[in-house]
Amino acid sequence: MPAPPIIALVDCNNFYVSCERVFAPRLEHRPVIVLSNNDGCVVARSNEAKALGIGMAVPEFTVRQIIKKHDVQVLSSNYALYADMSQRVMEVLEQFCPDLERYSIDEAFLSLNGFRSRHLCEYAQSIRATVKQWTGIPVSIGVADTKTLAKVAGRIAKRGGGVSVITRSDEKELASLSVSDVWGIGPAYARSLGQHGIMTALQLRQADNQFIKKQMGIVGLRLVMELRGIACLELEQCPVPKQGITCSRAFSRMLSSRDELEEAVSSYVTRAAEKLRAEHLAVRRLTVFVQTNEFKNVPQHNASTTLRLPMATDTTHELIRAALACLRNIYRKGFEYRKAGVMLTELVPIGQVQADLFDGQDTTQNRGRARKLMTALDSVNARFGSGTLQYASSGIERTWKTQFQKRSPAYTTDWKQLPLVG
DNA sequence: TCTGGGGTCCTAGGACCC
DNA sequence: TCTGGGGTCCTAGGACCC
Repeated sequence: MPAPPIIALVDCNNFYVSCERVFAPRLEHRPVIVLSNNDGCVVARSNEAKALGIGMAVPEFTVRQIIKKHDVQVLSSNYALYADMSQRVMEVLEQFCPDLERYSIDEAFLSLNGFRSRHLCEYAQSIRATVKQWTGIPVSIGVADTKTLAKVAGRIAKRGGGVSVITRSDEKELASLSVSDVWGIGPAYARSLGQHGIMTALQLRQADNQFIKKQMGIVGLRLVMELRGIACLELEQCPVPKQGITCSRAFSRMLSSRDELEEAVSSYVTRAAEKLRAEHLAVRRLTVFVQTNEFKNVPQHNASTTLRLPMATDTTHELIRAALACLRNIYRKGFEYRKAGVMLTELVPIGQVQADLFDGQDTTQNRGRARKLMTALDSVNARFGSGTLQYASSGIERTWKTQFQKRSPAYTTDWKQLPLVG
């Protein structure tokens, strides 16, 4: 019988906070949090901040007392820095194990097939030490037979030691883990399982298949099988093609005029189209949505509309034209809008775009010109900073733009902001 | 009077993830 | 005063067809 596959989950500890600490050692041993766009919600917490009871994803203003009382260090998020640090961590991991799935910005699954079990713990420890030494980022590593069990092991590793290896016969660890801490169990499932007396990961593993299928569908059944050590989720080494691209933001203040919403939507489409071209894709379907403030007792108008384009495109001005048409459809005067967004779906590789049968010679020439313009636009913005060249419809003043009051410098991605020594 | 059933495609909504 | 953003997958139900 072949040995079961062995999966390691490498998870960066408190990733955004750890990135900030690499460049600002004064943040060590102190409570630190990182905030989302517009400094709205807490998206990362140091262990010290967690110990103070600051929850994940809570609005900043709800923990302001704690911040003040304990001198919590507060930072705006700096995604350019985190993406760059993530890349560095992944490159170190690839040196240890080329069979790797980049699962998220701060996590990777590694296939450790072929390692004998008694060496797994040492090997994981050496990965951990090397990542810390070469990048400054602390990681935890969980090792097990399946992805879901490796996630469980990762949870255990974070309790201390940094590495945890569990086997399918281990019951103690599963019994010590709340069902809501299992990968794939969110608040809704945790509640319904709890009502049936299933409180721990071990109880979930022992639950009846039919019951699970009924409560949580096929996804839930797969999850339980994985907890039993039966692999249902493969390591995805080749990045799967993107299904959609979204760009949406809450404004820094409420907007009611159509002109301002048009600026915002234009600039979101511009960003989405840049992502599209970076992936060498074109889009057939575009959705625009607007939202009022759901947290306030004010008149609400949440609406979205979708347009199917006559032909797949990656050209910014074509997409802006389509998006503004959508916006005119859903905009209603007299509401205070808090957020808007653009979603691109039905993506196709740009090389496979079917030429429209009814396209004449003129249109073909226009497409060639548009392609050259987009290439020039992207290279100028890459060279001189994003937003150097932009469409007038995106506005000039843009007082609604997302705010980052406490952002750290782009230490690693901008020469002008390199940290100085001495 | 009698009021099918199965397949496919699409969409909206729910649940989850980081 | 102040509440993120970007994804995935599955399912139920309606429309439509034969």
